[in-house]
Amino acid sequence: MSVTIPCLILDRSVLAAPSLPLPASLASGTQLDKHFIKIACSNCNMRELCMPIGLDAEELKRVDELVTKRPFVKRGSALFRAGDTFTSLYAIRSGFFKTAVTSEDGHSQVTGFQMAGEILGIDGIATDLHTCDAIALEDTEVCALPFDRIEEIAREVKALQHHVHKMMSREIVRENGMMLLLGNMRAEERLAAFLLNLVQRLHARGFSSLDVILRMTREEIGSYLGLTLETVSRTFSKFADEGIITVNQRHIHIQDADALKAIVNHEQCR
Amino acid sequence: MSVTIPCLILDRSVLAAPSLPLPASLASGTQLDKHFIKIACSNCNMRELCMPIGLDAEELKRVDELVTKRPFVKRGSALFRAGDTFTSLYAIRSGFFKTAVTSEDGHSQVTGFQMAGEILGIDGIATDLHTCDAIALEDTEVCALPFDRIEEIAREVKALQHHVHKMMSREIVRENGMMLLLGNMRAEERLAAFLLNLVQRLHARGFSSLDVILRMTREEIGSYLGLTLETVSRTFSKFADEGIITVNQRHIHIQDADALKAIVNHEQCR
DNA sequence: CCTTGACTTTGATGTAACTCAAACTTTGCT
DNA sequence: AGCAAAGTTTGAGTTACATCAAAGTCAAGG
Repeated sequence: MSVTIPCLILDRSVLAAPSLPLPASLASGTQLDKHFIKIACSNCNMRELCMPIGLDAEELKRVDELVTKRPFVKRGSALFRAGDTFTSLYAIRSGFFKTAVTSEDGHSQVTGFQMAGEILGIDGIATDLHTCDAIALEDTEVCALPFDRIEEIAREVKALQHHVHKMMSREIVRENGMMLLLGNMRAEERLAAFLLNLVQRLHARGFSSLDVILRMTREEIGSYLGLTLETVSRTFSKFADEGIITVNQRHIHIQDADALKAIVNHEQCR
Repeated sequence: MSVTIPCLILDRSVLAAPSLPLPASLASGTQLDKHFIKIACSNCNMRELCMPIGLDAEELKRVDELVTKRPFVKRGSALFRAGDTFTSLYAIRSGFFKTAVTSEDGHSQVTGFQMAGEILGIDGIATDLHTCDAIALEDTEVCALPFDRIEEIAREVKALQHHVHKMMSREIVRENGMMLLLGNMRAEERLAAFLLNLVQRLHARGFSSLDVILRMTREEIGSYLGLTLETVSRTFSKFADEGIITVNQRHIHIQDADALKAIVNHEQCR
């Protein structure tokens, strides 16, 4: 057995950012301050999550030019949809998204959940068309980063170039982990891995590592994990019965994180 | 229902290359000519698969400098393993690979099969460590492309830069499709999609679109598709009984491609 | 040629998770 | 506030696929 892949558990996207102070708007889940401060990447709280670190003043200035728009995307509406022409990557400033692909017959599968500081839209680079839908699960604000400008600046700012490459590679590694999950794990393992991944990412953003407010339905979780909504619900109930978590609708409190980890690692699968 | 994702069926990696003449070594599956011709990307038969098109003479010269080594990897041995430090991407010149991730308990899952003209190693960019094993399924020859050199040249050659981005995005889209497959499809659909994807890629390389010699075992197919080897075998037998394919060990002949497509598209899944 | 080991096929049986269904809870809207 | 719609939980029955097991095939090496 070579080096272990802690599949979902260790999301590499947050390695650099143990615990960031958050803007009030994010912490509360609402965004109110309408007086438009000139917000640049250089003084953005999410900077360390979506931008390369260690830029000098000149480089920082260049990167600041990147963000052209900051669209608000309301809960339930799409940032982009499969088939839309690709122009930009999007950095999430606040809020929560899902991405989903749709097959011929209209069946769709959630391919990921994204939170503040994460990047959306990479799928579109391949063909200049997006191949998945990105739907806001709550009211959100994103930064649009025109991809031709990214490439332009990446040619000059080495750190940005490498950052873009890392970002994309990270997504590939994440999906590798998902394939492992979908191909090998049983329902309990999937859900445990899902919860641990979620709190780990939230924790890296300054939230509790024991409490999650799920922004998605049981059906969306099921779609993501390759399970039905009933199985998701039942498995939550089972974990609750066993005292591993407490479930209050969308609010999950983790009582025994080690038990969850044990479930994931045990993997008495096929 | 938005734009359809023909998940595995339409592998975007070959859109540009309808039918390439192949070096004899590839077509026969053996490589004998030991007299080392100076082989540059600029006169490589696989060029159109792994390199950007439309470079001018100067740019082509720069790209030619990229390839430093051409390791041969024997059947069964690893090009790299999870945990190895990442230095290079690898373009497959000839032969067939699998990539596999391994979880804590030693269980592993095949995440992809790669053939000539495809790129290996992107997973390593994220953390400078490879996260999967790349194992040759037959004797192979690859081109090592040191990644720092790629980045260097990409900063000067716009077409290469964009090509790298597309390549990585394509891999993300492919894995999205795999998630759909693993999360939603039944055994028959998975195997049909797998076969169609395989012949489609082989066809783009000048091989028959009706015959495949599988380079992998039933167990490896099963691991890739999230099935047991028995289910793979049984499903092959079922297809054979129905007259859709004929199976002779590793040699599969497709008799009714439309039936396979119908199976994939029908998706009367959950 | 025969042996060995790796791979494949096929059958019998078990089970995790799906499907269907009904009741219940929460949220959003007029 | 009251109603409709959306989401959740739980139960009962079904099923696709896994598991276990045994026999068969093929390739390599003595």
